[in-house]
Amino acid sequence: MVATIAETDESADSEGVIDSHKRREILSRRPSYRKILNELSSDVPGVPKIEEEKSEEEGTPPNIATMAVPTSIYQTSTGQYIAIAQGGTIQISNPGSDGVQGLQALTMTNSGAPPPGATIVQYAAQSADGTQQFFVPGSQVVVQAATGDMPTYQIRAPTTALPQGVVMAASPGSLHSPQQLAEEATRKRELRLMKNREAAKECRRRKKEYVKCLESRVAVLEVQNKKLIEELETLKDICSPKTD
DNA sequence: TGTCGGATTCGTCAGCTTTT
DNA sequence: AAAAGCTGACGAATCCGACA
Repeated sequence: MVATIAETDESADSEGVIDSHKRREILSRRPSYRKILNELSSDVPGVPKIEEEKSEEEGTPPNIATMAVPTSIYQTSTGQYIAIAQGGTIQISNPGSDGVQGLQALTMTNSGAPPPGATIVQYAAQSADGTQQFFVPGSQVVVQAATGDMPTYQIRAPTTALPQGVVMAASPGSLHSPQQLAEEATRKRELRLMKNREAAKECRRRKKEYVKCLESRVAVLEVQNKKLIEELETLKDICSPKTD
């Protein structure tokens, strides 16, 4: 795969920037989902904490086909059961399904032994009609591709033979020419984008988990409310018996 | 079958928070 | 204080159901 990137994003049009600034000034920032959920969990037993990420799953090989043992089970307002298992697997089962039947597993894992400096993101969606997997290698190589008015860069697979004259990953201390500096800046940018990409995925996963926990809380509170109303009615009947 | 509109997903940017 | 991390917002791409 060869993708061409033109360096245009540094010169964002000022009008849009001003608009977004105004918009963001209005917005107030909220604490992270992890923080909110962990605060919730300290208040309410039964609300699981979002665990700190453990690096590389610590000895457990990623086994997508196996069923994770649920550590927390919730029922949503729509009647679905949600099980959050160790390792971050979220399992959703529909009512009426027994055990494994009707169970979906969503797993975000890191590979057990990635190559040095590379991150492998594995997304598996397991359902009745089979399993899909996407592997995203993070060790792509960005090289300066063409000369001209605007520098362009190519993203290449690591196995791709590099064009002549391309210098890979020079350490900052050994940079001399403007071209090397540009390559280093591009490399840093790609690294930053890659990290942010992964962070965004993780953030969205946490957000979904947070929403599910809120839904489960709603379900629990609805049941509690119903019971309290029934109890109140019972007490009313006891305290004021009908005089027929 | 084409298309329209709403929903969802993803990558990116920007700005804030947390960590070092 | 700087670096790293987190997350709301945005736009583009894609999916999917409804409709003519």
